[in-house]
Amino acid sequence: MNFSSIFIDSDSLHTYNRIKEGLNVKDSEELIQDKTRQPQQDRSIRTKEAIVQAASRLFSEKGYHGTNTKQIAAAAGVSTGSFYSYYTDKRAVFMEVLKINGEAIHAHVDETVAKLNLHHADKREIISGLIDALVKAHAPYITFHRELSAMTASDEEVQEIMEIQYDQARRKTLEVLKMSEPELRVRDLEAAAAVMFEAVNSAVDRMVFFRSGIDPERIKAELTDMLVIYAFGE
Amino acid sequence: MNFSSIFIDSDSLHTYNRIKEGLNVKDSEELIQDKTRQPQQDRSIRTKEAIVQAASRLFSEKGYHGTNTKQIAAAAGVSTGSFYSYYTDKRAVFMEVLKINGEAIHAHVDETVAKLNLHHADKREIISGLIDALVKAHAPYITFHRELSAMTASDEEVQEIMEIQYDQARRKTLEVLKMSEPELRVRDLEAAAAVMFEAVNSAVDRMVFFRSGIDPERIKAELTDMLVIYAFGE
Amino acid sequence: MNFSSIFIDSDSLHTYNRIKEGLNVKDSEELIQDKTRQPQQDRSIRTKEAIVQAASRLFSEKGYHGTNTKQIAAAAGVSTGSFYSYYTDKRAVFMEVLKINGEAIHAHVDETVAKLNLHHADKREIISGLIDALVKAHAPYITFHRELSAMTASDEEVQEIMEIQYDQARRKTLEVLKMSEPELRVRDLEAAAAVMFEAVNSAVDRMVFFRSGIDPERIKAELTDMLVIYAFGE
Amino acid sequence: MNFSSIFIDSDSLHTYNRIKEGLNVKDSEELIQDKTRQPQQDRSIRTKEAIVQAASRLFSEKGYHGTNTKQIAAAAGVSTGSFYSYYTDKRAVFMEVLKINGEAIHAHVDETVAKLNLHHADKREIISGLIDALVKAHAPYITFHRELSAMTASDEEVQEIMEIQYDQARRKTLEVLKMSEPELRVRDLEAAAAVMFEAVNSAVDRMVFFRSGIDPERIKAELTDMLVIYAFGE
DNA sequence: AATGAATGAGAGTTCATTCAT
DNA sequence: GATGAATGAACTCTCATTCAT
Repeated sequence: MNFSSIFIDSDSLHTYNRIKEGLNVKDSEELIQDKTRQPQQDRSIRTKEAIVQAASRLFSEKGYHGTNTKQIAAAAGVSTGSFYSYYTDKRAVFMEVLKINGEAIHAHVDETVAKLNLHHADKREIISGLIDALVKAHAPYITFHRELSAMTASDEEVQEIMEIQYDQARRKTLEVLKMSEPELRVRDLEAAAAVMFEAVNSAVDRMVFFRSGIDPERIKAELTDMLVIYAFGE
Repeated sequence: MNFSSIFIDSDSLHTYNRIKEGLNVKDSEELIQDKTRQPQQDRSIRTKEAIVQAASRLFSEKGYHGTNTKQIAAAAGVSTGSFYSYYTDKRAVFMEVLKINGEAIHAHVDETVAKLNLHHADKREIISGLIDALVKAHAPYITFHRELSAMTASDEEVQEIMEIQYDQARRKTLEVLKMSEPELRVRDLEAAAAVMFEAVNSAVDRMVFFRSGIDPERIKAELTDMLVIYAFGE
Repeated sequence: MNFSSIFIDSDSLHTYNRIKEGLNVKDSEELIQDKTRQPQQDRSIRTKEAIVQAASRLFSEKGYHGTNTKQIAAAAGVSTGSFYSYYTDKRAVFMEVLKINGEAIHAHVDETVAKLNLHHADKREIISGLIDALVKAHAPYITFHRELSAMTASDEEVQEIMEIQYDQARRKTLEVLKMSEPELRVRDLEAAAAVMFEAVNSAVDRMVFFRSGIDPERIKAELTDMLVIYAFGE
Repeated sequence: MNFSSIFIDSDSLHTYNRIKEGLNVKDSEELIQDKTRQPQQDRSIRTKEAIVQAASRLFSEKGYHGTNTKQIAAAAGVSTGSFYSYYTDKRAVFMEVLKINGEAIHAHVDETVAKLNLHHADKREIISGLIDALVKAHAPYITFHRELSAMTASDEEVQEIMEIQYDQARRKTLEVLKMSEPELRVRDLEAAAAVMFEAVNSAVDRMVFFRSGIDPERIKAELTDMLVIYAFGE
């Protein structure tokens, strides 16, 4: 398990775009109005992708406030003008990156859950797998999370997106736990899922950034212990 | 246990100032370039306190980037010019607030630990007490944390302060755990302390902001369960 | 008499184009640098007309500065690129609209004058007819005039066009007045024509926009009175 | 009578400021909030005046859209930043200039009316005086009017200010006319005032800019004739 | 010929910081 | 020492115009 791929990879982006296409998500008003460009040509789509990727990377590296639109445009290899034909403003890309990261997380977790199901994994394996999935999934999200939480405080729409994504994550955790329900020892499953999710999430932050000064593997081992013992009484 | 007192209260401030005085902590660089005023008179000290308090409140409410120096000065009841005779720049107040918050946390935790020691508390009580102490201590810090983490990404000095404070917190947690060492069931005490600290910290965030949609008390109950079961095998 | 038809109607446009064709008015510079397309085919002509009409409407509605080329192109059903193969720039369409409006005015006034001549109208009828003609003619021009006058200040060529059109209008007024010359009581016919033209023009502005808060018909009645009494001594 | 002094002179400004002071017009919210600077020091007041004057001149010369904030600031001898501490935006100075011009007009007209009253002037003198007053008063307003009318179309608040000022002007005209009421020959006094006001206003425009190609004095003579004959039957 | 994506200069605006009074 | 006016670099965003396809 490596902690690389901090930001949006091309794969997740393409998936995301395919989904939008399929759903025909062309904000109806944009068809009439003079707002942001709705990519139709191939070139256009590639440009839009270049912008989100550049934005994602820069936001992760230097934070929302430390990044300006000129830099994003330059990093994407386009002009400022182009930036603004694809996104109404800086906040808009930020939110797009947010959403794409969210999608990526869910894809990763779902994948892991599916595999665990197939292999009739034992409890420790399940927890370990979940941690791995969250590590992998949340790596970008967490880096990003730094700015995110800052913005959550001030921006309502960002706050909303975050609530939704958090809820989904908690539900996913709950799902995984229920896979071995008969053996679960917790009293309040819902609260337990929340607590466990947070524990993993924050520990992962330490692991990814090697901030604690302690070897990530040691952290992971104790984290797994904690969750297994708690959830299944060993 | 209530989750009020989000920002620096006058008490912590006075303590902080007394400590600095005692230690003669005059930031070494200030000894050389006498740019910012070194408060000697009472009025001067009160002014400086007014500024940090105003800053602390505003940063918590609107974030670092959402607050400007004019607002801080106004909230503190001084002129912009005065602001700059007490602090070299905006970043400087931010860091002062940071440090004061840190001190406050340690004071709280130390107090709690002392009490627990005295009462020969049982394990569950110890954990519960620790959580309470951290909730109380971290409440302001966490609110603040939002902006903090954002800045941690870009500002090295901020990052350093945070590392130090995190380390202290982890050490304190370790200390508490060691109070009941013979009964501890964990394999890697250091890593365990880190994991537990993070678990509490992040769960507290949810409790304080009531973000999970779940009653804080339920969160706290499960969190306590998790830690007690993990640390002492029930 | 209604005050509708605020902008260029297809009729005036066709007339205008027929005139240009007949006179072989190919703006001399276009003969040298063949930048903008000289519409030869029917489709091309229709496209160009669509553009001026769209421009005329948008300029009237939102002003010159409030309208952008993308909007004009979209409203005309062409691409931005196409816009620029018909007009060198935004200013060029503006001036074309200006000229077309001018032509329309003259056509209207000429028509009225012709009718009056035929019917050997009495003085009051003449003045009243003139006002009607000017109302009808100037209605579109006046709306437009708002932006126009703004540009007159800064753009020399626009200023020139305006002078010319103003002169023509004054001459027309003079002509009408001379129809009943023997009975005219004014001392300085030229200056009188100018004053009367302005009086009508500005009153019409109030009438069309119902700005004075007074019923347009009352305005018109007094205006007619004023002019008749002045010109013919009752 | 000369047609100079196209824009705000220091006198009208000082008057305007004295009035505001007297009325204690300090938008209450600005006392609390962090909005535009409310000049307290002498220097501050002078700066604010410099800005309006510069703005007034530039708007007259190059129109609203042809003038940018940097130019205004430079012309006022201040930095862009200063501009924005006195006015929330470009539109705000525009509106202030508007209002100041309005005040100036009323002051001028009132003065003239007062004088006429005193001298028991004859009818022709009254009309002539009124024209002179309006010429003097409206000179700045009219120049300005070019941009104004353009903005009236799109900006509601500007429109409102204009309506009000127009109303006041019409009322003033009515007042003057009523000074010789017994001899007035018009049927609909209100409408007459409107028509006459417009006639003067627009003729003045021609005079000031010498646009008609006719000597201003000739225009004025005929205008006076027209109004006297109309209002008093000679 | 037509499209619409791309460009980039330039406009408006903010705010940390300095400085005259 | 204190005030608050002044500064100007930096930033976000717009739009007339060009150009690749």
